[in-house]
Amino acid sequence: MTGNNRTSIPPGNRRPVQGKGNPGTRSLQARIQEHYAVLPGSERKVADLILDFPGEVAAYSATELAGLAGASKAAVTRLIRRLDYASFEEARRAARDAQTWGSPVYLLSKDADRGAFDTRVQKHIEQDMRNITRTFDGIEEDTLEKIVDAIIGARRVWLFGYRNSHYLAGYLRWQLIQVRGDVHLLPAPGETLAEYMTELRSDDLLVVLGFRRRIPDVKRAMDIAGDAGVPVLFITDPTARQGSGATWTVRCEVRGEDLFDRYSAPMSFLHFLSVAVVARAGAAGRRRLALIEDRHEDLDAFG
Amino acid sequence: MTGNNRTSIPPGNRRPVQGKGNPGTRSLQARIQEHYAVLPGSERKVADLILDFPGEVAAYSATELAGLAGASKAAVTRLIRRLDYASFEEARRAARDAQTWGSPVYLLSKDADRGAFDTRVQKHIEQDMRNITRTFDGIEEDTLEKIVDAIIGARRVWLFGYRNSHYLAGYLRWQLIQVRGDVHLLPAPGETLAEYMTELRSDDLLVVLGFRRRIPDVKRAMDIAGDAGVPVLFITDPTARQGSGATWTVRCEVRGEDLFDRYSAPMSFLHFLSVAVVARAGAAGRRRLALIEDRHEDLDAFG
DNA sequence: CCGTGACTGAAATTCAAGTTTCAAATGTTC
DNA sequence: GAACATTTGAAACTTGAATTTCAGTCACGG
Repeated sequence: MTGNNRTSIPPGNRRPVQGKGNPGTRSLQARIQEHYAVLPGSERKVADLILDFPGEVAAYSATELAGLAGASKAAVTRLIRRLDYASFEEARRAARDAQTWGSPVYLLSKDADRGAFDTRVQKHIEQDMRNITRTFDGIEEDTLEKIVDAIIGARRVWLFGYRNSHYLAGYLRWQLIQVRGDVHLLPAPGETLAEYMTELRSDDLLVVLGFRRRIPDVKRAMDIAGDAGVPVLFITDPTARQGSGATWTVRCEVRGEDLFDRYSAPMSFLHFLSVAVVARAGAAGRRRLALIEDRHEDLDAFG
Repeated sequence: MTGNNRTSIPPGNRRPVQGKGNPGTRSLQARIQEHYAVLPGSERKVADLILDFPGEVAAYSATELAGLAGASKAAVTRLIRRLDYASFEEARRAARDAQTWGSPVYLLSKDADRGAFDTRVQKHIEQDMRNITRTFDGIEEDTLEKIVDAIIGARRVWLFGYRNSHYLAGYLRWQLIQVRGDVHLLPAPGETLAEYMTELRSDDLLVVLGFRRRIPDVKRAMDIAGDAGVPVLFITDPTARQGSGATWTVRCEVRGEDLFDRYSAPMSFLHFLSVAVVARAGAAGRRRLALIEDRHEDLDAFG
């Protein structure tokens, strides 16, 4: 951050940005541009900084801005007063609210558009993006590597889930069986669980997809597996209390503003995990993929 | 800093998800997720707020966060301490600096492996974001409304898909049956398709999930349905040629740089569609939801 | 050159945000 | 139900950021 006069607006040539007339509704940037031509040096340094990074002002204190601009705290305060803010805090808040689309002006205009399809789509996409990003924020590389090792090295992999989680478990199974065998989806249609529970061994791996709302069988199965010394990967959402005794717990964000939880983030994570498993499977995995391809041809599966 | 001993974390009961060991490098979100399960109510409210708006924390004061979360300033401070920050200011600054990839702490904490993993994650997230955005670029409001109407108005809805598509079809069915009955997933385990093909009527709806690689039965089923005058919604990927005679075709982006296709975007679309169906279902849908809840209680489904 | 006004930042001061304390309420265990 | 632990937020307290003051410097006009 140079703090020097990087913004080369010629003072005499500049036309002031047209104000809306009510200072309370004009943005910080607009106000700076309106006064820019008459700003003394020190204040101009601060103004330049703000103009260079308009989206970030609210996250900095006046003291920090002063330092970054190579000016004094007093200069910051003076600039703020010149721009018709009562205090730095008022300016910071206004900048933040404008940035987060929470400003009163924005909300007024948004109300009119609220029913618009595009807004709905945008809001929806943002929620998915947020959930995906937040999910991966919580993924640690070491843990993922261990999970991948466990998937590759397990004698058998049991995928387990109910309701929505069942379809996610099924999807994950379908990825894993591309590169390894002995991957089973539970519960199987028309069957009861106990038979499988007797089979679990400590060289197996139980992968539990357990997004809310969870039925009690989920915890029971994990407890039984834990008692049998079976490693358990619990893929869940942040509302799950602890890891229910699981060896590893991965929390995927599913929350949104709708009645239903949203599963783009879990799907995203499962894909990421699957790709890591494929990579780890190496030559053995590639052989299996080739063999599957052969069998597809034998069975004329794709016409 | 004597701390508040009464809010100390119970030592034996907590199982950390993953310990990186160096608190300074873990994000605010990661820290919250690590402690989430044991957060008492008030702190959890604050944590939820932060998790909901991770990019914006730095622009808010602790007092503002407390108000927004419906908690006290003390709860904010306690949460911050629990997360191993010396002060709110430290947390705020860390959150802010984490937003900018050039922050010194972030750069210092990066080693070669960590950088590669983060790059992998970032690349992965970008691909999902791109696919989701592109998918919705292709969704027309009119078409979606017609699809929603068809789902609500059909005598029966048949969800149909193989391989990965089968699990997506299963997921969609699970959303739809929350607000309407007579929703069926095909193929059913251990059955053949022809029996169902004889049943299709023009007041039914066939929803075909047909992502690549498609087996010939997909096209055959759609042809048969078309011949029977059954409306067909074909949810597929851009490689599908035309709509195979379907009434409506929705193309979701699944392509990425990995061996496997990625399904966050289809999942995102299915969620969006499900939410629209719920909204359209109105009072009848709500009655069904309430009835399902009653039956859950009768069956003690959630313990 | 002198007088005046503007600019400037360090230092003094103010103030409110953040932290800690405390006692009441709530939760847990026996 | 009793004993103990935990949670909670209002109030008291602390702290440091923001504001104001002050004196030195600079610029400009007569």
